[in-house]
Amino acid sequence: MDAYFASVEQRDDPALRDKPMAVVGSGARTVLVSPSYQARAYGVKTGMRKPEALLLCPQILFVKGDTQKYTTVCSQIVELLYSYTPDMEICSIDEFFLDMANTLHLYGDIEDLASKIKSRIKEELGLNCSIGIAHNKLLAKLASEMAKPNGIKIIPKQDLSDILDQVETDALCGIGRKTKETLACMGINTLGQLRRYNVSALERKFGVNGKRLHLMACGIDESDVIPLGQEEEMKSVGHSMTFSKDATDGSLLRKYLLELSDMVGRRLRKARLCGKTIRLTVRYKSFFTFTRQRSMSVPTDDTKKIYEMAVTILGSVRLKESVRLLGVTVSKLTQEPSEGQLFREDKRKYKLNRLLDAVNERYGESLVSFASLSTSRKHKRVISPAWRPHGNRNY
DNA sequence: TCTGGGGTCCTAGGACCC
DNA sequence: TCTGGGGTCCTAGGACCC
Repeated sequence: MDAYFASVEQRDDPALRDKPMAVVGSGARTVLVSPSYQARAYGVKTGMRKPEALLLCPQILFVKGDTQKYTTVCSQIVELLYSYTPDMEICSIDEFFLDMANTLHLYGDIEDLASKIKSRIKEELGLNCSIGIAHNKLLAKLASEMAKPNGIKIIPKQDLSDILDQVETDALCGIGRKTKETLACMGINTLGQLRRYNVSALERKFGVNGKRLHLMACGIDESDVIPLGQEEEMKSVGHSMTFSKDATDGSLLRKYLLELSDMVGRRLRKARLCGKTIRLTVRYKSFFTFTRQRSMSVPTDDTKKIYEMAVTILGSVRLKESVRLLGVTVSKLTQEPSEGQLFREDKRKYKLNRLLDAVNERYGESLVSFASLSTSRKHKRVISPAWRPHGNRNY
C-alpha cells in the first residue's frame, strides 16, 4: 500500500486530502509513522521527529493514528487479495505476496491482472497501492518499491541484470544502512558492482552473509510464499514504552514494569503460550540502550511472575542515567499447560488471570487492573506496522 | 517538543558437561 | 607443571524489517 496509514486518514477526512500531513503516535515524544506523499515532497520521512518535519514543511498537519481503522482496512485488503489466490503471504499490515504460479491460468496476462487488482482496491477501498511482479519475493519486492507511488512494475528475467546494475545496494530488502556503508567502503555502490565482486572476498568480510549478498545481487531468492495459517510459531512477545519524561524514581519505574508485564501477560494468555525467559530493555536519556535477560525454571504467562522477574532484573542493574524507555519481552515460548497440570497455587493464579482477561475483553481494555496502575493506562498506543491480521500475531 | 514500537535472525563469549 | 576437544545452552549486542 502507498503511504498506508496516511492514505487511510486522507481518504476518511476531506480536510486532509492532497495536503502534506503525517500520522503520528499518541505519546509526547512520538515520531512520524506515515507521512503523506504531499509531505514527502518536502523531504519529510518516516521516523522523523515532529519539529524536524515542521522545519521542512511548516504547514504539515499531524493526525494521531487509529489502530482499529488500519487493522480493519487490512482485513478488507486481505479478503480482496485472497479471492485471487490462496497462495498469499501477509508480510506486514500493508504488504502482501501473491504466488500466482498455480492460478494465473485463470486470469491470463499477469499485467492485466495487476491492473485489475489495483483498480479494485481503489474502487472498493479508496486506496492506492503499488504492485511489483517478478519470479521471486526478493525481486517482486524490489519491483514494488520501483513502482511506487501508485504503479505497476515488472522485472522480466531477461532484463534482470540490466535493472540490477543500475540500483543502489540498499534497494534490496535485507541490505540496510550499515551493510550499505560497509559495501560503499569496498567501492561497491550498485548491485551490478556487488554481483561482480569476488565472492570469497565477500565471505571473508561478511561471513555466511557474504554468500547471501552475492546471491541477492544476482537476484536469486529461493524463499517460499508462506500462505495463511502456515506461518512459523511466534518466538517472543514484548512491549516497550518511552515515557513522556525521563524517570529515575524506582517506584515509578516499577509501575511501568507492571503495566508492561500485564500487557505481555495478557497477550501470552490470549495466544495460550507460556515463556521461560524474561528480557528487560533499558534506554537511557542519552539513548544508550541495553538488555538483560534471565530464565526461569518453569515457563509462565502470569503477569505477576513476569513482573517480579522484571523487577529483579532491574534491581540487578546499577542505573547510570535517568531512564527514557523500559521494555519487557518474554521468549522461549511453549504451549501453555492445561489447567489440570498446574499446582494448586498456580491454578488459582491461572483462574484469576483468565477471569480478569475475560472481564477486560468484554467491558474494555483495562476496566479491571492493578490499583497501582489506576492513574495511568490512559493513552492509546499506536499500532506497529508489523502487526498481522491473521495467524499467530493476531494477538 | 531530540530520536516509537513490534519483531526476527545472527554472532560471540562464557558456563557447563562428558 | 602449565592446560584437549566436542557439544549445548545461555546471555548480550547488533543488523534489519515494517
